[in-house]
Amino acid sequence: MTYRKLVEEALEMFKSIGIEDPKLIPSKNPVYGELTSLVAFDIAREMGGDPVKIAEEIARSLSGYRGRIISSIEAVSGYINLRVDWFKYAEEILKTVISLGLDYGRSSVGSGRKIIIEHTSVNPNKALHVGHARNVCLGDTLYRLFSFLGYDVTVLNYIDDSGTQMADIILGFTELGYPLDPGDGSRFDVYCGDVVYVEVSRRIEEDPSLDGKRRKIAKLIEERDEKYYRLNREITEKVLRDQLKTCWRLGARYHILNMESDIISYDLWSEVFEKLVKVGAVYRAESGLKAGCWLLNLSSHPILSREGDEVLVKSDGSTTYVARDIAYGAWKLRGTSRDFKYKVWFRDPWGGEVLVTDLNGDVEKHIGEVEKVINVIDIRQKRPQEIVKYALDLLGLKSERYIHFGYEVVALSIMDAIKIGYEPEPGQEFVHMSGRRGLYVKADTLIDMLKERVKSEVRGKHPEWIEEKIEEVAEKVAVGALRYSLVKPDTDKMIILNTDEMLKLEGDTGPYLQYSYARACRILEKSGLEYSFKPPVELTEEEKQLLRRIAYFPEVVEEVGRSLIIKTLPNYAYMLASDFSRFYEKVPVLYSEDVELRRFRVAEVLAFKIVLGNVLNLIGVPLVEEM
RNA sequence: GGGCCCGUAGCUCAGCAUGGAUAGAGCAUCGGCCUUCUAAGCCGGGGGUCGGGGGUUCGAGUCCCCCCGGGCCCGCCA
Repeated sequence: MTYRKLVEEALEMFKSIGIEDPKLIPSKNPVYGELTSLVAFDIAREMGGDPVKIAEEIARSLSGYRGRIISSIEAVSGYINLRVDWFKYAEEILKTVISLGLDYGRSSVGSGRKIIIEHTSVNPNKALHVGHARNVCLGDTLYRLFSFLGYDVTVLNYIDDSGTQMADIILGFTELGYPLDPGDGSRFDVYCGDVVYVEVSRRIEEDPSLDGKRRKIAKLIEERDEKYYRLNREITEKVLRDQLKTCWRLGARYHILNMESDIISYDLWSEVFEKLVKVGAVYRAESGLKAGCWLLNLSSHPILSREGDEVLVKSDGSTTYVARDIAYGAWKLRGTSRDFKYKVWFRDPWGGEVLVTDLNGDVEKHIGEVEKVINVIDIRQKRPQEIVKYALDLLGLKSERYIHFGYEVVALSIMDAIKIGYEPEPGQEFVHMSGRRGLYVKADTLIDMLKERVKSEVRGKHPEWIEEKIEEVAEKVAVGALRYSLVKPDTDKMIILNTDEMLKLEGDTGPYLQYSYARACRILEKSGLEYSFKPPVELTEEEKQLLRRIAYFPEVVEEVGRSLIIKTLPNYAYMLASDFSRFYEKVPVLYSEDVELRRFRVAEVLAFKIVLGNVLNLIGVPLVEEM
């Protein structure tokens, strides 16, 4: 790695004069060189004195140091700036990147270690909307990231096939006359969500007697009543197959689909419950509103205690969602003696096996001890997730490994809400999506809209292209645009979906990244790939900036692995692409007069293509060689 | 009432985790650049009390406290 090599050299240099931690940062401005040490300020604080003088003194005592890449040391008002010999540094960077190729930035920090990532987990009664897509894109990016860091990652998708939402649509099919076949060829998940679920929800609101029927159905499903359980499973699988089409379209991969009904069937709960009783974490309420319920004692929790204890087992003996999630969480941390059995349901588009839990399954898969369990669940579930974590701790499991990766929801801009029939309150700026009320924009709908927009752009630009090629490119650009826009914002910030805004393909967008990638591809294609690592005597600022950014990539990857601040990746990708755009405008490659120079610049373009490709792979923005 | 999150340019947001040199982008707006490697691009202009106030520090958009504004969560739902 390259920036890191520079840092290592600098560390060694400082060490030679007895400074162990020189507090190195990449210089904020190229005029200050490549690396800056802030150590003079620290020394001034600890031992007194003037940081300006201390820095000068340090620079002086380092002046005799003969580095390989570092060429000069200069103290400026307390900062110690290190410059490099670009002739050597540039060669080093290009050699490293081009020889490692797809592995540049890859790390072995995770080798031999395991991680579970659970994401998506959409109730199997509807098609995915854009809010779900945010979950999918974040979760899948985590999967790609940790795989790149060398971890053995297992991706789970939790299928809640036994909640009231399923009972809603079953009620529609069995009692309210909705046919199982939509009849108009529409996708089954879309039909269930857009038609059956929305209409049944409305009818239940109008006719409260239906609520009782729904409850009865929910119970029948949970008790594995022959007719209802089978119908439920059939619908679940049908919807799930369609949902996965959307997920795959977004480029997301899964290894295991965990059916909630199977978590119940395997009775993971009873074992967990016994343990909770044994450690005195739960108790049965004998009186009051919650008489007959088993509750988790939260009284010693610093914050959760203020909101009272949590019901785990209802007075009718059934478990709550939190209880089932505790059981499931315990399973993830190997806190249960039982394990699931699976069947191979099918293969994903990349040829990977997708397992689904199955009581009579013939596949055994033991994930083993994991270093982390990352659960991608929207922020509204923060409290229940804290309760689950707390319970896992009480069970004696390594609950610090259980991570709730929370993110804010996607809401509809008022404009978009009005388009689908919503009547806004005065002053209202957004509307929360609601499956029940039909207030949402489906992920596929948005991708299709983007795709149409892209198609018209491509047609205008490449009138000679055949339809298949236009189709292929448009799909990739549309998916790239959506993935980028969902992964780029801070996870703590709500995304207010504005489809008009979203359809713009300029500026800080996925297509911009794909475009700069495509431009690089064209140069390389025409270059005959004749490149060399021998730099010219003088590099342009644009070249230095591009190389500097390229050299920093491995730091970004590891940093995100530590911080889980995913947006750092798209931010980096955008800055890298911007650096390349400026390079592209100012620095002729194929038209450079000197053959050696041309070859060197081809290497620069190749290195850029590799790094941008690698980071786009991490965030799941498809690579496009021509657009 | 309790807990958590957000507030940076007209709009959307980076920068905050790990405090450092003149606060950066995109959109919008105004003005330039295509007979040269893809103009989905590049360059330039205008536009900022970093919500407000205190504090810590040589140094605060970044850390701490208080306040204001907005959002979310507190069910025998999931």
